[in-house]
Amino acid sequence: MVIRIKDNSEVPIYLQLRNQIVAGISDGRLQPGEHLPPVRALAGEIGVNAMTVNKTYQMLRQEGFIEIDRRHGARVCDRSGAPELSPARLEQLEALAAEAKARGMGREDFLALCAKAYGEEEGK
Amino acid sequence: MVIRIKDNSEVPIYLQLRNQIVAGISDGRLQPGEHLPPVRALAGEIGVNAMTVNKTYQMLRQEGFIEIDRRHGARVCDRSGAPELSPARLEQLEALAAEAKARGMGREDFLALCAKAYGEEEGK
DNA sequence: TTATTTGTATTATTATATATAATACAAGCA
DNA sequence: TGCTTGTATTATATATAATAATACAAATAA
Repeated sequence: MVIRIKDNSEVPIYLQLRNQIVAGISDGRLQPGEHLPPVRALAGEIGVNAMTVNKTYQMLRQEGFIEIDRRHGARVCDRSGAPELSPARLEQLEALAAEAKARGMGREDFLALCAKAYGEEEGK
Repeated sequence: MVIRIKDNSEVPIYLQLRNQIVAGISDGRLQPGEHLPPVRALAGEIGVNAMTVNKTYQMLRQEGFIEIDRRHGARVCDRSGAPELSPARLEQLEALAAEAKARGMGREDFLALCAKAYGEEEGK
């Protein structure tokens, strides 16, 4: 999977990396059970420190996206339980909606943006 | 307008404050032309440093939500131009949608969350 | 005119977050 | 036995976040 890090972004590297891996899971480029590259390999590939990649993996693990152990490395989890967003993510979504509304954007236009962001529903 | 700052939040104070003011504009508690409190007054009210509030005001000004000058203080702008979200916000929305999708959430469920976050369409 | 209020600039200090670097180690595997 | 795995450690550098104490220019109110 191709990773691209913006060096001048306000988003920290470990978060950019996390977001792109989540995006990979969302669109099927990363399948449940599939292995992520070793921290050193991925760090070398994208030109960052290994501990930065490790931080990303720890975050993904804590969020339930991947499992990690020393034998197999890191691999994408099977989805379990009802799909839901964390309270922090919902708060983020509410802040986004409020901003759209504050800028005068109507409900339909906002939902159109959300639908576009979600993209096509491949798979299930 | 009532402001409430979470002292233990991961979201910086100046951002919490910014988000709540944007929320106030979005739901009509803050009307175009209305004045925000002076930085010192608001800082005292919520128990933070005046420069922190100033940072919030600067951010809101740069985002086009308020106007500031030394005579009148800070006041909410009239909306001008077509409503739209910045590229950074759209990127944030895409990351949120990707996360929902990665967790197995279907398009309709995600859009239902977005609709709920937007809330009722009072006013226009 | 004088005093006050406005946002803002300055300087200093503290704490935390981010990122890199160089190692080192335990555990599992070839 | 080596190699690879994630991880822990220590150090350093930079940036961000927040507070504190002043100070100043400009405009308003007394």
